[in-house]
Amino acid sequence: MAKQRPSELELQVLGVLWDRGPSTVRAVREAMPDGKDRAYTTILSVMQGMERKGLVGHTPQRQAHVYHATARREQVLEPMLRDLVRNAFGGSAARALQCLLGGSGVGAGELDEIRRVIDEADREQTEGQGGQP
Amino acid sequence: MAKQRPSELELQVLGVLWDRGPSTVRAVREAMPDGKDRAYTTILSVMQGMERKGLVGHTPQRQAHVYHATARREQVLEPMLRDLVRNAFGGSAARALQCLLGGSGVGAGELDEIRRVIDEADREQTEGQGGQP
DNA sequence: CTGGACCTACTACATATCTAGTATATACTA
DNA sequence: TAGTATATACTAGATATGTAGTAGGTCCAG
Repeated sequence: MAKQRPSELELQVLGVLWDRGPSTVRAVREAMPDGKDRAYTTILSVMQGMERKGLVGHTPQRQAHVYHATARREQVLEPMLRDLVRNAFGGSAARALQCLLGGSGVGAGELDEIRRVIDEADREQTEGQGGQP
Repeated sequence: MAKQRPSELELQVLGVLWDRGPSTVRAVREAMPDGKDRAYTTILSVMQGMERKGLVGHTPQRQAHVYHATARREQVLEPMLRDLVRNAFGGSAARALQCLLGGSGVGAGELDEIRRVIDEADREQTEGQGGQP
C-alpha cells in the first residue's frame, strides 16, 4: 500500500486538489500552477495513473468524476522535503530556508507569517524537552 | 547553454560535490546521502551525463578524474524551491517552511540558526524598503 | 430522436532516468 | 616486467514520465 512519491506533474495536480478541494479533471487542467497548456487527455491520463498509485481517489458524479487527494499536504511533502534537505542541502534545514527565502519574492507579510511558524516550532521544541510521548 | 534541472540522483551527486568540494567518482559514490549501494559505473554514467548537461565539469588527474559542480547550490536550488512552493504549496513559503520544520528532526541549534536566517532576510527586506538599487 | 459537446477508458510513443555490463587503458606492486 | 587493481568510455535495457490520440458512452438542445 505504500504511497508512492509523486512526480513533478503529479505534484502539481495534488497542489491544485489541496488548494481548491475536490475537483474535476477539467478544473485541475485549468488551474495547473505552471501556466502550461496541455491536452485534456494528458491530465486525465496522469490522474488515472495517480489513482492507480493511490495518490488520489474519485467519486463518479452526474457530469464528470470528482477527484480528491488521498493524503494531506504535509503527509506527502514532509518526506519529500526531508529527503531534499538531506540530499541537496547537506542536511541543513537552515540552508534550505535560506534558499527558500532568497530569490523568491517573499513579501513582508509572508515574513511575518513565517516568523509565526518559527515561534510555534520553537514552542513545540521547548515543550518537547519535557518529553511526554 | 541553459543549465538543465538535475534529477533526484543528480541532485545527490551535486549535494556531495557542494558539501565536500571537488571529488572523484569513487568518493561521490561512497558519500551518496541516501545510503543506497550502487555499482561504480552507475555513478560514473550519471556524472558523465551531468557533464553533458553542464551540471558538472572535471579535471583529469593522475589517478582519476576530479569532478566539480559548475553552479553554486543556491543557483540550482532556488529555482527548484521556487517551483516547488508554487506547484505544491500554493505559493505559500510559510506553508513550505512549516513542512520543512515539521516531522524532520530539527534540533534546537538548527532553530537558532534558522532564526538568524530569518532575521537577515528581514533586515534585507526592510533595507529594500528604502530602495537603493 | 439526432447531432454536438463533453466525458472516460484504453493505447501508443518519445524521452528521461536509473541501472549496470563489457571493453579497454593506466598505474602501482612485487 | 608481469599481474592485479582501478579508471574511463561506450553500450544496453528496464522503468518512469509526459504527452496525446482514438473509440465509445452520456446528456442536452433543438
